Amino acid sequence: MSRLQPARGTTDLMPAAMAGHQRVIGTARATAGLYGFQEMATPIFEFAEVFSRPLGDSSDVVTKETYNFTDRGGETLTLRPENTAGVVRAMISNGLTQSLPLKFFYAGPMFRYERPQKGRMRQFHQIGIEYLGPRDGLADAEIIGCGARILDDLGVLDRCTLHLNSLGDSESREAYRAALVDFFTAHEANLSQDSQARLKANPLRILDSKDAGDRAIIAEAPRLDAFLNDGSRRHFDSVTGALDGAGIAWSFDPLLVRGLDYYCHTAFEFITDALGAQGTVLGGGRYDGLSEMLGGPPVPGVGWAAGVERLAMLVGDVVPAAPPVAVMPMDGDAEGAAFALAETLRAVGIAVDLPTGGAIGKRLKRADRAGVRIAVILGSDEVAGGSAQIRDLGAGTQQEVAQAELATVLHAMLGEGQTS
RNA sequence: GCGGGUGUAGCUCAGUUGGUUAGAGCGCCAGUUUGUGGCACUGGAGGUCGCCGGUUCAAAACCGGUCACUCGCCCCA
Repeated sequence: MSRLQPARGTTDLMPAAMAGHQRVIGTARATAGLYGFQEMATPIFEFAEVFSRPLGDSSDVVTKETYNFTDRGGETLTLRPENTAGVVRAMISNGLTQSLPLKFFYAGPMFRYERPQKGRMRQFHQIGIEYLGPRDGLADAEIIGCGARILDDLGVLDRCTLHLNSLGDSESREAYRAALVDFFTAHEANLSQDSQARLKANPLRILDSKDAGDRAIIAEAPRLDAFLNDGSRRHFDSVTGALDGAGIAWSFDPLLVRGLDYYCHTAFEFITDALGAQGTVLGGGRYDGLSEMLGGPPVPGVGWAAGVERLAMLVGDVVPAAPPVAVMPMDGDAEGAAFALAETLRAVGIAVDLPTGGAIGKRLKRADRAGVRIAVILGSDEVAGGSAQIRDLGAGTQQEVAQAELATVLHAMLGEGQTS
């Protein structure tokens, strides 16, 4: 194997993989548009504080997973590990807090320094939406509905389960956190090492520990829903009520917590068991305090992000589109005429490949395998007579057609809307 | 950061208790077919056996290290 490899945790998106990504992104873009989300993009790197302030010290994403670097001007920059903070920063930077509500869709690469695994890369891609401004639970339900519809459009919803929880407002959360610390401190000696560390850094995270011993203790731990105050409970009820009313299936998961500090109220994940350990395919929640953490005015928001690689794996192989027509000169003498003819066809919207050189048989074979449906063959006889041979590679039939009629005949053979 | 598995041709993989020139299928190239693909047949090209070191008369095989991939932990999309 060559030493010329991509850096660890990165990969080339060759056409077959790219086709899968494009299917995911294209579907998401179209469906998000159906909900009124407009596409935007933020820079791939930001000042480090954009991520370090809101994500919180307890988050592994910031403490050990970010790519940080100093540029020639001495600025400390971070490759974005996620995009919500960047979108909210963009809202503030562009003075859009006067123009609420805002609905954004994005797609692009994210970067986390982690040990690569199935469905986990150091450079990976996310699609996501952010709904900025609304405080009510209907907005939460709407973005969840949008996520569900995208999964459905991709044909993977039936392999996913929607897990839903409420983290409550800061008051509820603090009360719960205190109770949880009390409880787990009493059991500290029996917790796994990882969870003992989490007890100090981020006690909520103990709840989704996979350690068997931890799980036994967790089963006895106080539940978050018992600590929700009236406002938090009302908010959660409005979300679940809206989901039920729209027929969106969900299951209550009191152990679902999010790794990032800025989440409050609604937390949700679409989880599949078809991808091994990385089962979360789309996840998000409400982040009402984020704007203030970044130094902006208080602006509530909800959003989610989904992993393009993970979704593409669920979707399965996607065959990259090949041009349906290949114009082939018999030999070098016909190349000029073939190029001119190909250009004529492209001008009327027919996608055309122009394989030259080598034996005609070889080119026909390649074209057939690549999915080309029709070969237009030009030899010296055809060039002299102003005609072309049209060969249907599926049927094996061939006919001679005047070049002037070629576009019309090809359109008819390919059918409407299938010319590209 | 921690643990397990795997690295042999472009791809998928064989390779016996360590033994002489490392194989197969697919793919690729050429021919049978000098203006035409799929099928068949014939021939051909293609390998630092991931890398470095060690053991041995002898290493693709055994040992150590290293790199990469992979699965899990952690974390998360």
